[in-house]
Amino acid sequence: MDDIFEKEMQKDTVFVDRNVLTSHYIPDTLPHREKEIDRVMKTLSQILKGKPPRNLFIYGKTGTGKTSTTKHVIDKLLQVKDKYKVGVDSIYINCRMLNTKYQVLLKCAEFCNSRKNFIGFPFSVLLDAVIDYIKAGRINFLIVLDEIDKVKNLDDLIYSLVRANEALESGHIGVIGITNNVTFKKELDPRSRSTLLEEEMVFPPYNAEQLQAILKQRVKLGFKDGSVDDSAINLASALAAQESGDARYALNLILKAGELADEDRAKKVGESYVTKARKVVEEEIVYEMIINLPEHEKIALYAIAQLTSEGSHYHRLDGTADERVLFSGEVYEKYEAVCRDLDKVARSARWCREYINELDMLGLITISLSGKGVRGNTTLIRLAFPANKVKEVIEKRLES
DNA sequence: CCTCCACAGGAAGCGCAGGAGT
DNA sequence: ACTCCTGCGCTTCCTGTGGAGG
Repeated sequence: MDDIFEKEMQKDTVFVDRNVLTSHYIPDTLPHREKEIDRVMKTLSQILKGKPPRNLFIYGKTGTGKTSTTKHVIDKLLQVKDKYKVGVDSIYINCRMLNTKYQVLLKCAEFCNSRKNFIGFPFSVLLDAVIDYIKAGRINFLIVLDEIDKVKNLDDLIYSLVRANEALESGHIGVIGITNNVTFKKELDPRSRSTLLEEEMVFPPYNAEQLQAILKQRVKLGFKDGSVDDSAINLASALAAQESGDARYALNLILKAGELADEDRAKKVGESYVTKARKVVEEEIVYEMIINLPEHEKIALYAIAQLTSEGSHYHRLDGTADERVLFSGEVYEKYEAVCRDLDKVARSARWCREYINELDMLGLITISLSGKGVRGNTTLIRLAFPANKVKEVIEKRLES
């Protein structure tokens, strides 16, 4: 039944399984992470020898394989645990979503006691639930905390887990912390630092050749045979290598390139699609950024876009270019007007200036001080992206 | 030269939500 | 579960800067 649809869908696509190209997918082998896998493996294999797991802290930029490597090794560990007759359980928590000690422990407690709903229970009850579970099964419980720097009162959480560990006669808790935040270590309490950083690893960024290997592997799995040119892979790797060696970015490029090729009903993904994909990906990042802007910054940006696209009264700087440069005064007037239209109370002019600075920091506009020439002392404001597109993106979000 | 305008950006203070302390 | 405290977003006020115009 599905089959005919399946066939139809397969006709006009270069993909076999686009899922392979997303960051959720973890391949059987991770190219160029052999050393890292080895070290994580060594650390965790203590468990198989009947020793308590050492806590592990992993640092590395985005897209350097921290999460994949960790998950990969833990999968392998879970596969062999029965052979060695040891109890191992593991829970993966992304702390961007669950960013308090309570939420983290709640997740652990629910994992340990799958049918019970612990919401609303005091912290200590959750801790006991986890401890009981570990005790009963003599389990080595590995807690993977991804983006661990996002947890609000992490010191408390670590402290509680240490105490729990001490209270256990059988079984242990091991924490694997993952982050891409360099400064994070310094913010930790010295005690929890020495606990968490028992074992420390840094994942280096991938270089262009390594990215090529990664892409080749995934392309083989995710695309139809021969539908992706080597030159496309090379370009995507090179671009991602420039972009701080981010494998996720490289995969995203090749995925988008494939989608663009599908749109054209092209049979082959060549370099040109990667170039286009790069544009699309960059734009998406920008529009994502705009969507996530605080409301009044969005309104300010909208006002700027509006003024820019009106273009009726723009200012020529030294008569050369006809770039539309705005003064902060008129931006504030427009901002107030937009606020009125939306039935919102406008913030003060002082704060609007802060917004404008913020938008500049984000690269959505460029500002420069007039210095001498134009009016006394003012900020000259220029939109960094096409006004119509910016307006369109904000309009979609603002009305709702 | 002096004053006014248009604005930049620092300082102080205010109300509020949410975390800490008990 | 209670208050207490603190940080944050914001306003208000203020001082400083440089061109325009009398």
